[in-house]
Amino acid sequence: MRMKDMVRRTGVHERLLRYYEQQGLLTPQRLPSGYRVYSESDVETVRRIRCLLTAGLPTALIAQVLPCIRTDEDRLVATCPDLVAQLARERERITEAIRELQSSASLLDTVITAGPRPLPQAS
DNA sequence: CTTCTGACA
DNA sequence: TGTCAGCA
Repeated sequence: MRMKDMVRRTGVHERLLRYYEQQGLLTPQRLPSGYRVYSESDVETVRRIRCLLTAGLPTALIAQVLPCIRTDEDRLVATCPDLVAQLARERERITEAIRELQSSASLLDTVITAGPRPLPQAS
């Protein structure tokens, strides 16, 4: 299928499909005309990409993950051992990101709770 | 008319 | 990531 159908099948904007390809996440075949030809597996790949993206993984890592992943019972499962280790590290980064966000939230809370306090006017 | 690449008031 | 231009 070509671009138009792929957009309809995946619900992903044409612009994004090209972007994923630039990032090496998708490699559709090409017609001699240069037109992209997507396969059924590409549709699945896009679903995975969106899943991984919403999980917060950087596109660079997703590029490595895609070839080492399988879909089982509508669940993503790793087929490479080293991949699991790398994802575990990513998981740690997320945990750390949450800590920092909570720190920011707390800081804002103190300011919000204090409420507005005009500076005392100098006489 | 559809898709492609490259670029950015 | 939208969007527009200029091609094929």
